[in-house]
Amino acid sequence: MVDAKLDPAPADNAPQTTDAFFKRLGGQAETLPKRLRQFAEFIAANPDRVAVSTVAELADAADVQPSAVMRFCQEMGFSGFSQMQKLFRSDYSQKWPDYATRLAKLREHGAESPSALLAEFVEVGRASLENLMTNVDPAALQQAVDVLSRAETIHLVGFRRAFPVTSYLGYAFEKMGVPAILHPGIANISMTHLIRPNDAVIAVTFTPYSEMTLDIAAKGRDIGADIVAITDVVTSPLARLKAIQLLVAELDVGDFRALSASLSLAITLAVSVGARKNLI
Amino acid sequence: MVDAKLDPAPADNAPQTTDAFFKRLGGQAETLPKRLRQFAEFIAANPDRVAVSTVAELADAADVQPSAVMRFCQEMGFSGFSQMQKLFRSDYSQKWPDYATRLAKLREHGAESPSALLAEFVEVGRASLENLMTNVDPAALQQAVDVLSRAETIHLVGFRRAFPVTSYLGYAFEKMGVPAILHPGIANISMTHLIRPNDAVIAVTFTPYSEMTLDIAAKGRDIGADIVAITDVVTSPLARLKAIQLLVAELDVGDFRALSASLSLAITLAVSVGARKNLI
DNA sequence: ATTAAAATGGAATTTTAATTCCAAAAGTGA
DNA sequence: TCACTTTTGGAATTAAAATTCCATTTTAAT
Repeated sequence: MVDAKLDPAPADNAPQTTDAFFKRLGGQAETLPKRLRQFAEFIAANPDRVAVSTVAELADAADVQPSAVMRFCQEMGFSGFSQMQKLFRSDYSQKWPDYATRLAKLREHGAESPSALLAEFVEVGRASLENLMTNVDPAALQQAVDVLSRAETIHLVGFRRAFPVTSYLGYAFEKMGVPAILHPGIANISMTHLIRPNDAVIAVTFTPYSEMTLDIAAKGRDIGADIVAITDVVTSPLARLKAIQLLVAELDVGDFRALSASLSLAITLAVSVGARKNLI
Repeated sequence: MVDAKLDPAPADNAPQTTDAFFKRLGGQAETLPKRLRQFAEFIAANPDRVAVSTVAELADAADVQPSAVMRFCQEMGFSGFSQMQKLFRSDYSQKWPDYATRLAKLREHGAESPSALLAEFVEVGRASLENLMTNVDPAALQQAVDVLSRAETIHLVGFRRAFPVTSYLGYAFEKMGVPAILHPGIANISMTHLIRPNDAVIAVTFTPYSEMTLDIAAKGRDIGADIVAITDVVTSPLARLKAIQLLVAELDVGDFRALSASLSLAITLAVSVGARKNLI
């Protein structure tokens, strides 16, 4: 016996991408019997349901028997529904590919050209921006702008990888004449004594969270200042502070991230505050 | 006693929306035991996976036991994983509208709202990144990496709106152990005397060009150091210095620009240099 | 109208996944 | 250090879903 494959579908003529699937569906739909055609039309109209439904649910929604769904899947070249669903599920997660491992692999395979790396970073940046749009809560953003507009002075806190964000905020506020202090965080001196009750603090930190940022934010909260947090996940320690949270899911490349989304969010905040104060 | 219910929580206090779920998660994450916290962080970072994965898959991905996943779900108020997944699946279909639709939705929150502005910056950022990909000269990029890899010390020069770029480069180089000096540009003190013939200078400036950046770059050239320029157009004064030019056409929103492209280019440079020196 | 082939619905079976349970390990406070 | 509680990992159990099977109906051809 040359080939001792057991289960996993030997001569597989199943579509490998959803694109291929729909192409095949288009060509074959005409020739399918009634119920199968009926289900095909349902799938064409509701492709998003396949990944998150059971056979029974789909059958029900398309007003067809579960066995018809089975036959349909086989007709399309799959071993069964499970295999087809796997395709739709993987296609979904491909929306945000695993860049971390992809880049790790890239690195292993030796010196890739800088242009290739640039392409990766550009792609990551675009994905981050797209993600930002879907995930930012407009209400929280509005609230953040309200709070910052009311503040006497805005304190900008964020170090290391977050420092580009705070320094850009510092530049923007200074340019518009909004009173703001960029906490430098050098020599481990935290200038918390400058924070007053009517001030606001913009704290920016990502995993691994900077102790000093958390510390200054906490002190600010104690003093009575409002806290606006730009961070990565809800489990961030900043959540404790009853801060207004603006979440940015940005991808890491090793220890580096394309800050595109964070900076876009930050500059939006700054310009909105400036506009509110009629400074621009 | 009217109701002697023990554990299995029929009076359902499960979150009804993913928003509520994440809010609860944020509040509760602190108090969870280790493994449950570990899984909480995984979920916070990969919320999209819940809808399309099995308990075993998630457990595996989060490096946790399936039973821990179960306990987590119950801790969050669900009867079990299935109930929690149902919530995520109902959210799933709403994520499908495409980019254009979401952009429109973000905008319709009112022309002057922060969300609308964010939509602008996101779009501008994406356009800038696209532009970057097509306009960067791969040869120049390669040459820049060569030069920087050979340099004894890399000087980072860029102020005001360019400072986020140089400060991020400073962070990245420091992290990788590449000798680099971030010129602070405060109090108009330029530290040109630190530049030595075998060094390289990364000069970042956009219109209107910063005098100090041009000045330091020129001095560096006189001393004999290599100059890598990140700037916006070929007519930039940095061209005179026979610098290796990396052009970034970044778009503005009002007086501010989404630095997405510049930062992506910068981090690419940094990582490429690190890789060349086998530091990552 | 008759018969063979194709298609269908629904129940029976198999497979896979969710959930519970419990013994072992890790903490905690006296 | 020792009893006591909490947490953990993994096997055992239960529930649910996928898949197959087959009797019945429909369709098409003569």
